[in-house]
Amino acid sequence: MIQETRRTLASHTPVYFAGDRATDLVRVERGVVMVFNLFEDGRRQIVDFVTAGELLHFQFDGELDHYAEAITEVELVSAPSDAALSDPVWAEYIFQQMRGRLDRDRRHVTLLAQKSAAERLAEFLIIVSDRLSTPIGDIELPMTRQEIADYTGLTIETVSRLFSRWMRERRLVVTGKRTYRIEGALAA
Amino acid sequence: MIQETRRTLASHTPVYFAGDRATDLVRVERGVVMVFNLFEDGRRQIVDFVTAGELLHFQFDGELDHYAEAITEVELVSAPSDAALSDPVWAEYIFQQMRGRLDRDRRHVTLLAQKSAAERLAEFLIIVSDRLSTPIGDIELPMTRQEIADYTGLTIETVSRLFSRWMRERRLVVTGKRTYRIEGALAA
DNA sequence: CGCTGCCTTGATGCTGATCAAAATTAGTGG
DNA sequence: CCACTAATTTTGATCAGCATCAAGGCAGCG
Repeated sequence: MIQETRRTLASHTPVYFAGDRATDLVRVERGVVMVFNLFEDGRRQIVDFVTAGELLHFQFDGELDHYAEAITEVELVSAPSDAALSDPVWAEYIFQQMRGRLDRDRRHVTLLAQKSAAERLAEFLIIVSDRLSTPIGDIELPMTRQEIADYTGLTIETVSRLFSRWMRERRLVVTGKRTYRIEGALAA
Repeated sequence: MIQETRRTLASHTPVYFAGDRATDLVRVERGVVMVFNLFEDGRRQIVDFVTAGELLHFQFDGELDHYAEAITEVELVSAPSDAALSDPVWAEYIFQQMRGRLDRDRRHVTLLAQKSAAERLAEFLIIVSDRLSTPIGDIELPMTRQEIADYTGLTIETVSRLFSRWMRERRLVVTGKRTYRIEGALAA
């Protein structure tokens, strides 16, 4: 039997830091956690937004090489890595989660390699729509403009300008506090 | 006992295509294979350069979603995925390989998010140096300028100009047919 | 020796970063 | 509920860096 511990964290609370010992695997039960790296020059690269049912990292021992921080209120479940690895159900789950992360990373690489800022941001919205949003078509954006910028490799000003333009052109419509809907083709 | 099949491919030969059925896992024994995606507009995004001891993909069933092509003469070993997955030694190896790919993808994301072309290309050379090169300090570049461009998200002209500049400034020195050595700081 | 593919170099223009400031939103306490 | 402050977002003006278009050079191979 795996000993799982559960905890709830408020929005914008660190989950762990780079350099922390990786003793436990962490699953997000509710909410969204961002995984990121920090650089000497102060830049922050957001690597992934992790949501319900997904594992935060795949470091089974040694030190963590990245940061994790809640961007909404989150509920987390931790389990000791060594125990999880030897449990067949957990092992299968870990396997599947690693494949999911590989797919998301590939998509992220593709996003970042896009030539224009509009293409990158459009792809970002599609990704978020696929992963974090309601099936009705609304896009939930729990993250700030700065966080979007740090994921897409753009500046906050460029992100803001594109949102403004798309909303002016009615390609993107506000449907709630943090929700939007795509009405037309964005990339243009 | 896992039934492994071995084959040798010439430089610039396709290993598999997107859409192919993923029945086998493929390990590179010798040489370098590039893994990439193609887009409607003709762009090619190179996702990884896979070298000796590494697995090409982690798709255990269904259709492959990317292409693989030898960029040097390569020796490959294939094994049926289902058999490999149930073999404990292979399972452990697959696990470790997935973690390696995750790390490389993260590094690739970091590279692509770099602001300047010089920073991207410098990071690329460091990565290649770490992964494909001799321990003496020489950097082996088995790939073409176009392939470097398609990995770093730059154009071939920009890549060429940076190489020229660095060589003019003696930061980078040619030590062989396809080998270079870094003499100073590149990023500048 | 000439052809083909790859690489280099040059000139120009556009896109998005940067700097700066205004506008809006969120947060706090009375 | 409102006033006040802080944080976030938006908008504007300017400019550098890289993509693009266009030639020319060079190596490999018949």
